[in-house]
Amino acid sequence: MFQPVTDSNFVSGEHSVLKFWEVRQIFRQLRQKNAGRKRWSFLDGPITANNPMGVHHAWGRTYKDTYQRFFAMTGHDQRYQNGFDCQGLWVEVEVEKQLGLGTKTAVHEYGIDNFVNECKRRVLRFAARQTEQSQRLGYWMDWDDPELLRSLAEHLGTDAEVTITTPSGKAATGKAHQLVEKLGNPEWGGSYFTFSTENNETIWTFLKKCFNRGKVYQGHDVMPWSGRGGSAYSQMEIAEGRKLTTHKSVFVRLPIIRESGERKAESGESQPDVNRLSAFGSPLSNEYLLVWTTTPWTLTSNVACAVNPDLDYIKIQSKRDNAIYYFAKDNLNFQRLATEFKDGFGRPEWKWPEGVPKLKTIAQIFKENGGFEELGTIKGAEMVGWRYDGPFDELPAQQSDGGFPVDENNRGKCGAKWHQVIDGGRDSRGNANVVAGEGTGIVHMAPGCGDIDHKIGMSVGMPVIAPLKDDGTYDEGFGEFTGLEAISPKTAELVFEKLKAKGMLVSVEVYPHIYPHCWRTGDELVFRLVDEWFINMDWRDEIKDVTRQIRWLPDSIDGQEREIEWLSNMGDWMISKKRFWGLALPIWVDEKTGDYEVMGSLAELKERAVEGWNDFEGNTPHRPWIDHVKIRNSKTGNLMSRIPDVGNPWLDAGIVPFSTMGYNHNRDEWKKWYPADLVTECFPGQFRNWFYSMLSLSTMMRYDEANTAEEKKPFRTLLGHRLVQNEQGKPMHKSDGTAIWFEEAAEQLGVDTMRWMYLAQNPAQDLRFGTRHPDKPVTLQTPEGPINKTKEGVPTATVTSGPADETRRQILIPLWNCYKFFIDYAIADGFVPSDALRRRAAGRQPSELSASANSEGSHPAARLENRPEIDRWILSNLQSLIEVAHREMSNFNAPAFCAAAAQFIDDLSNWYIRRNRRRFWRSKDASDTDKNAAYETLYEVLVTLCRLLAPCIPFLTERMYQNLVLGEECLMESGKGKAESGESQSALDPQSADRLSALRSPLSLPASVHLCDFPTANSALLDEALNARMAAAQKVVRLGHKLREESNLRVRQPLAELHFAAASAETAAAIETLADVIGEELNIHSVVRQQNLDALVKYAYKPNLKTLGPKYGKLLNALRTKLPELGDAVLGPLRRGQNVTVQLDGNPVDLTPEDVLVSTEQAADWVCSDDSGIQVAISTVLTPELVREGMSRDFVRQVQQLRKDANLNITDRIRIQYNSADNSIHAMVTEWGNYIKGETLADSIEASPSAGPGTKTVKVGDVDVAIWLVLYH
RNA sequence: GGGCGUAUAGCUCAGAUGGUUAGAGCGCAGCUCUGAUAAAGCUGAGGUCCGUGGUUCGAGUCCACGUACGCCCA
Repeated sequence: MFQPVTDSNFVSGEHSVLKFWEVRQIFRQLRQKNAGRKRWSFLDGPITANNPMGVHHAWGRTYKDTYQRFFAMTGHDQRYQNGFDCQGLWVEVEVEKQLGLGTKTAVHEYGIDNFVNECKRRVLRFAARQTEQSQRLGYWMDWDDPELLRSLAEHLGTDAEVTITTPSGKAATGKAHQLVEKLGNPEWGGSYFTFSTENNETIWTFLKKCFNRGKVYQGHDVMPWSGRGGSAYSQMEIAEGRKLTTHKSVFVRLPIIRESGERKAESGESQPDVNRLSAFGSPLSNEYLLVWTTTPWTLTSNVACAVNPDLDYIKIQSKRDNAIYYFAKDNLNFQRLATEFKDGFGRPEWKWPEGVPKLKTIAQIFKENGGFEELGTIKGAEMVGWRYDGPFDELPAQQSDGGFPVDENNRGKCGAKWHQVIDGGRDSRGNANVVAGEGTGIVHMAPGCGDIDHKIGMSVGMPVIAPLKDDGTYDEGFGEFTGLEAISPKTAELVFEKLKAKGMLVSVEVYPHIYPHCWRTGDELVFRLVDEWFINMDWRDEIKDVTRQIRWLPDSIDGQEREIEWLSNMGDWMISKKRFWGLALPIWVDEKTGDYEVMGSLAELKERAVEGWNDFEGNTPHRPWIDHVKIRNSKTGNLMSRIPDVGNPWLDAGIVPFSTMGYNHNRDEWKKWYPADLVTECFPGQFRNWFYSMLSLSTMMRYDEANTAEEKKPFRTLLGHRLVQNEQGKPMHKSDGTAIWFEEAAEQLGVDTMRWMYLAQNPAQDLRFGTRHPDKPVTLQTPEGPINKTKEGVPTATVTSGPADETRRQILIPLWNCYKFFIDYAIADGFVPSDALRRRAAGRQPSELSASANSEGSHPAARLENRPEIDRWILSNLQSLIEVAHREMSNFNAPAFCAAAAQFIDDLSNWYIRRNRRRFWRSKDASDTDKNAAYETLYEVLVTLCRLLAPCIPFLTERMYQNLVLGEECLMESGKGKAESGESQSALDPQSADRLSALRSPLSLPASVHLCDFPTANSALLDEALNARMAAAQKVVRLGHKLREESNLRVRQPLAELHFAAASAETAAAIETLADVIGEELNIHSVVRQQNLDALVKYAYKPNLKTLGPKYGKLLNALRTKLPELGDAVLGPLRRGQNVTVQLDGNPVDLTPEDVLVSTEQAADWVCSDDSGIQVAISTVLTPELVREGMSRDFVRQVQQLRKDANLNITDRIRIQYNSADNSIHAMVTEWGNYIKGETLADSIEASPSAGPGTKTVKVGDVDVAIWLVLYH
């Protein structure tokens, strides 16, 4: 019945299984099997379809697949919908690289429509790629055909009519973009794509609800900006574009305004100069703030100066014009950029630029200008509030009421009037924003030109002056600067010229530093104030209530608390981005009045459209097509246009609990699946990304239709997991070649191995996965053939992984060997499981082992009561494992199940099978009930184990199941090497498959382990007492092994006696029933229960501090030293359960048996040990008889090794010859010859004077013997 | 600066409620077992439980202060 088993060949075995699943459509059958049953709703977080998968993606996907498989095997209907994240800057960045577009202008020239189509193409291609990788992981989802996705990508942007077959088997025809926008809809099936019209439109629904509640508004933010690129930049892009450059930096002096009389009271040193007035007529003193900047163009927009209140500021007087300057004391003689001058800027290529002189100290600058005198120091705090005259107060922008551009909130303020010294405050890490060192310790603040400036400005209510248009040039209102480019050197020169004319210029120098550049154009970035759209998040408490309804796993990371904390501290949500590819924000603005409206659906837009609808219709609601549509302002009659911004991609992902389940178009269906039972993702970061966006969107979507927070939650349970790192615990990076591509790991380590690693890992800790060796290229054998580079052209490299090796060594290989052991002997013995056993093991009929098996009449041994205790033990243990599996898996605690399963596999391999090997070896005899019991037990255990482990390691369990349950009828090669010889196709031929499945239909055995039901525990087989008995016996054996080790007695040397005693009679009795097992295991002839081991051991007593401490307090120290000295004579009664009273330092101390801890020490001729109430002693006396017996065991062992070395079959017969000078060998052979022959399948054993071929000299006992085998041919 | 967390063997980590000799896995050394096993079992070496002070008969554990590291926060 069974097919022979060879080596495990895990990786090629996985390939065969994939092929088998595909041809036999096992997943489709699974979905049919569960269709209409109770639902389990999993919601997949969309993976960014912008790159191929690495091993870090596979962790979460393993959870997703494993829990879906578990709930499938426990009979749940599921959606199986994967998601792809499609829109956003990341895709744009890659597409720009790909197309060689550097600037926003270039994108416009290329055509936004072409550009957007290219973004869609990229997404489709990587969705196809990730689909294939996920399938290799064994991830069962309702996948789209990858080739179909690629074909749609090809046809995008053409008018060709394309016909596709959807995952659900429907045919659909249309232009490519019209098909693409519908991907993932409920009728078609397949992965959802966040660029779908359904997804985008459902976000419109959300934004409309926000708008209805008055939460949508326009605000400002200062962003890194590229003038030529015409776009804002993300932090990640800035990191990529840092370069060493030089700027002309400038020291500027800003006159301090002293209202008359103010200063006199203090010192009178500096009288206001009545001839010098500020722009607003305030008298200027001869005192100055000394400020410094590397971006002179921002001086036009100066509003304030910031100091550090804790810092000391020096006051010096220049000898040339008697002007008094303030700046940080530490800066006077500070060696600016001294280390950089010597060592460069932190990278080898960033040396100090040639031709740039070393920087001067401030003291030096003043000395060169006629010298100076120190007048004293003051604290920065004293300077806060000082007013000063700005460098460009004559500009209209500086004098504009409400700032520039005007902000209604700042009416009554303008830059020129506002100038004052402020406290620079501290940043998020607690560091002061203003420090001594570089610069002057007085920082020029231009809230329209700098990120930090803007934040500080906002916090103190500064007016904002934003000088730059989106092309990076000065706006109107900046006098001669208007039209100039901010980063142009000419601008800096003009600034210097003007400052000089005003007497504000102190010094100009060339200053090298690392500065952000546009990685596309290479231009310097500027910081620019941009209009952005926000959602006012003042309804955060509603979201917090929803957050509290959710179970956050793992417990140890306090996810709920983290999320609540984020919700408490987050600011308003900026949802706009000035780009091309993404959600079209449905905000229409009346330019003339500033009125704006949000459209809640395309239908609403169509109804309101007065222009451009025809141009849009038939396209997806993306730029540029949607931008044609205009509506009319019902108040003014003006045309309203859509804002050009696209949306934040977290909106795309956050809406999926609604968009993917039919909220807008099939509310009844949506109600069936909402809320999801589980979401699981890598958690660092997601608390403020996906988790946040889902919670927020859900709360808002449900605000007008659900009463309780409970009804608003988008998911019931969240399972987070940490990061995948390399073996040293360092992050892996794509850029330095340390990131492991999925296929590299899959084809080198094996997918079952990886899955076990992920599942067994504590999700609260980083997984140290393995190490990629970029310098060691490797050819991978994939299901599609050998490759030496990825589809993206990256050479494939060797991956090593200690954890993977360990997993294989401890889990997969022992499991495989248990299976191979069974198959080898079953074939040799001709064991064939009965139909009833096969059905029962496969879960196709109730597991009534004791009764129904009897009625089958095949083997009386099948009756449980006829099986030996050890069989009942492994079956009982199996039931415990099944219970653990149900409990932990339904609790999303895979690590706990994996740990229990690993323990079970160890028990099976190293206890059950090892203990029972002989039962399988006995000569062939159909009536041997004990042997059949062994086969049937092991068979049932193995098949059940396959079903239990199928969700975790779906490949290996499938191979085992196919052979164990279907055997020669199975439709898959089973490691016989067919895969290697390329003959596996024939077995998978659908026709022969159907024929075979017809053949076995009477048994109706599931065609795949994944079509089986998950095992349920049979309480009739569960015997906790037996489990405890065996555990006690194992403990005795462990103690015995330890004693043998300690007294240097190898196990092969038989010993005469083992005595044991146990504190509890129950335990002692339990051990007694397993005495034969213990004796065999330890190779000890007689295992004897004793009431106590008093004759063999000495007892040592220690106080039990836990019970005595509360009673005797300070007396405890005396008790600790004195009590052990009292000895067994005094304390002996305690062992027999009696109380004892002793005198200690004149105090009576009452001792109960609980008050002392007793341990044993050994006596002569015996060695003793004890563990948790069990005492064991073994006799160390070796009689000549025992020695000879031991020698016979050695002899057998050596012959078996020779058989193995000669590659003999386990049934081959031999003759043994040996030669030894020692007579004890002959005596042993005379006594034990028959035993030796029986064990080694030898027909004879004889002494011979001359050695034959293959002679080996070995130790038998203490004696050297030459042994060789005579083989039959 | 605030909040949270962590600190235990060479490495990764466990160590409710305070209790005797602080554990596991990996790695290392030695031994043993083996005709399913690529294994496995046992033993051993290896510890300033981050530091200081306190509470207590007794502190890795509780308290205070400090140090280092991590995460989060306009």
